[in-house]
Amino acid sequence: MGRLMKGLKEVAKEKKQVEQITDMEVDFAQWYTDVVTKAELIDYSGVKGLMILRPYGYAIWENIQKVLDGMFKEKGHENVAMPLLIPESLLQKEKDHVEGFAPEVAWVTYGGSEKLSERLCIRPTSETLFCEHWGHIVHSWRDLPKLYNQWCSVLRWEKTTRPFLRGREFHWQEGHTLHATAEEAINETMQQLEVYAEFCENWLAMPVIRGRKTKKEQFAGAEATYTVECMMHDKKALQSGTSHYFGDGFAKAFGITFTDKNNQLTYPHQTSWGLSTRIIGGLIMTHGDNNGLVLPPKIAPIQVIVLPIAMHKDGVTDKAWELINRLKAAGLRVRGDFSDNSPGWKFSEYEMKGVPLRIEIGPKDIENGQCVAVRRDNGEKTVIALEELEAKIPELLDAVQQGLFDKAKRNLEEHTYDAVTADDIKEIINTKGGFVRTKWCGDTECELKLKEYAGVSSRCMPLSQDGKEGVCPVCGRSCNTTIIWGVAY
RNA sequence: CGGGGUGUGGCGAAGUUUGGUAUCGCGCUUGGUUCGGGACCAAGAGGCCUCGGGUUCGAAUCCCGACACUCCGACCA
Repeated sequence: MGRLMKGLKEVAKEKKQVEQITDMEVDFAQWYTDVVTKAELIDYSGVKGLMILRPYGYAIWENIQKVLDGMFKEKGHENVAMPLLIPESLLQKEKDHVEGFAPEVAWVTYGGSEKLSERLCIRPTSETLFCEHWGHIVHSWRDLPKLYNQWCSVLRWEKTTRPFLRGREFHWQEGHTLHATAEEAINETMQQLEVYAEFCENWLAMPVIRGRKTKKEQFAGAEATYTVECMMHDKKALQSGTSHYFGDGFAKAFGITFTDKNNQLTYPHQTSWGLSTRIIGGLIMTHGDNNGLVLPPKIAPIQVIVLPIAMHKDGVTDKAWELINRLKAAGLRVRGDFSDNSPGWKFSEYEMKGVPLRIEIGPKDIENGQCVAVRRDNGEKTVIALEELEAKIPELLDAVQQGLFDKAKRNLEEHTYDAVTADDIKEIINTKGGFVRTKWCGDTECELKLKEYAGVSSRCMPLSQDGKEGVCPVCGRSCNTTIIWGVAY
């Protein structure tokens, strides 16, 4: 029996190196769950939808935080920490907002053994808290703008949960800004959308479509919501970051006023923008393969893993350490694995974890003054002369980063289709999947009908519009707005 | 919220139909041999069978209930 199993394993190994992970072609959802757990990103906790972010998963988030935080501060934003709890009366001040969130908030009703006189909601988002605070501190045009951000977790009582993609608790950053004029607030909204787009494309190697959400899809209480949409490996859409323009709606609801330069009492204009750990789910589903996670070098907690081969042989361990130290000195995130697991085990382990580059160093290499580098994204092996280490490794990492972006970009472009009629849309979604680009009359009615008919939701109206005349696939009226439809996470 | 599946050492499972000493593989510990794609030998450790009630001389197994995970759908910024 044991021998038979082993025989089967040998066969399986030929085309697949890590057997613990379900092939994505077989069951994409199971593949995703396998990767998330086998790569040691998360563990489940005792409460549905609340995840334990393990060190390796959290390290990815820390790298994301570090880069984004720097980008925010570059644009003049400051970090703050708002309270965890929101009094019910405060949450209810903005009508659309409370209607949007009320169904999914969790409430604190007791303090110790005493029932609270007013129940407190655990923040699902912090607009109301920022508004109340600004009502206290903003009086003059000189107090503006306020450019705030906070890193925290929020709670939304979702019915269906999936690691990273939809949790009841999730970690994110929420930026909140307050401006003297609508123009300034709109600029801020667009600027932060661009920050997200650049971050996704340049750091996470995830190509995006920048666009505006329809009224149906926009944030509760917003005047306009902008999004960066990405396409996953299974051709479904993931909203990867959003930026909202609020106008002065919240300011009016919360009574925030300031005296402008003309001594007029005025309502300020507001924005908010957020990106969450959901993006890690996006990272997995954009770059991952049947051997596990694949991380873009720029965000990978470990960029290079050095594996000594035949460690017991003289000089191997020392040489491996030498490589590690040299690469560290060159500013790379590098680690070695000197455990007594077999080399094959280690290869699989770091492939599951998505480490972009592996270096093998064994007796034969030492003899020849070289090492072997293996790319995670395409398995390509390169022999590198040891004296060229500091020059070649960063080049390879750049190549992996670029390779991942190009591959994802190709996936996005090859699976975005143009269509005219609702039947076309349905046909494309059912047979090929992906994004379908059409014109749209702007009517929510048509959007709802299409959802009903073809099972798609509007992803966004891309910022880059061709302005050409066309017809709405539902009502047939002529119109010129381009919109993208898809199935979303 | 509807429908399906699952819950047994850390992980994956068998055992449940037909109640009777809790099994197997992986992992873990120790020692030794290995080392270029998940090595091998030997000796060990580890379990409130998800939880709560019931039936029974006796329950992982039968009955009732709860909870959790997971998939599909609905819902969802």
